[in-house]
Amino acid sequence: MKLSTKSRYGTRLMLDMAQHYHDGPIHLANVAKRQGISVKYLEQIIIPLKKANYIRSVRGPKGGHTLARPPEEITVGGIVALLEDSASLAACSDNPMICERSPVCPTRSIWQEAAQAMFDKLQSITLADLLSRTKIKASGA
Amino acid sequence: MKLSTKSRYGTRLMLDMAQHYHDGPIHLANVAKRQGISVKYLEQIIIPLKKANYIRSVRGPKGGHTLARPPEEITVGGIVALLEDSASLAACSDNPMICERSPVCPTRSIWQEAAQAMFDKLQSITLADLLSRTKIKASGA
DNA sequence: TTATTCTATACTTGGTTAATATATAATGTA
DNA sequence: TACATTATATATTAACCAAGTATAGAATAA
Repeated sequence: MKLSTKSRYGTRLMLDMAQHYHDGPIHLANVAKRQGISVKYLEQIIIPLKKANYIRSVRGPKGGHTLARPPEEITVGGIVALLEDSASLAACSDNPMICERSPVCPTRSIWQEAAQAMFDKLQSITLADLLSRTKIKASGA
Repeated sequence: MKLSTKSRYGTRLMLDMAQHYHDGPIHLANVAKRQGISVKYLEQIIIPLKKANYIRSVRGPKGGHTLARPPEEITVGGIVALLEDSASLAACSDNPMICERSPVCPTRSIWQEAAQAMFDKLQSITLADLLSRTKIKASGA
């Protein structure tokens, strides 16, 4: 029932970029150093985020990555939905065909409802929310 | 983010037993046949359910397993909590020590909140609820 | 005492996650 | 235009874990 490291690292990547939102293009190397994640792995994780237009990238010297939208408009649920291979708790949620019991199985729907409850929660949290939580923690409150 | 087969099969096992709640001790071999799950695997799955006093077992000829409580008093959340190795979405939820960032990491708490939302949902569903859903489906409604 | 059923533990295997490595393409600047 | 710098793409590897099987054993009713 664990989230993949891609979802978790991806969320930290996005949060890190939100923290440097006004600093111009950001090097993944710096994010990697701050977050303790390998550059190579971050490069892999950032691809879906770019495709979904959460991040814009510039190549060459002085290049780097920037959030394509303000932190208020990006939710953790959105990030996880992009990076988690599947947003479901059971394979039959994605494809009923894999189990002949799907049409009559009462457990199938509860896994869907539970996954929905989880995502509703994640959708309700934006990067801006996370930023403010960070500040609260940092202030020692 | 998938639930383990133990949680899912275990829920179907318990539902099957609820469906035969008044039939006396039930053979796992019959559950296995009805549910399409191997007896050996069910035997493994049933152990934690017995330890948690959800099921009572009788050995020897004419033996079998019985629900130790009525279906109204058993929730899917309870079953999953027993059978899922961990009820969390990230390892740091179970043990903050594994990551030095835990004390200040704002993502840590959101994984906990999301897992909680999921479990709240599962806790709200009893085996009796599932039984009635089954009947509705069977009636073609 | 024997067939039947549950119990306990060890082992195997296959698939997935996580991560690294290698090669390539784009671009600003000297 | 050459070059350093940065991003992009794909392939490969290693470790881990879920899932299931196999083997041996203990309890009990008839």
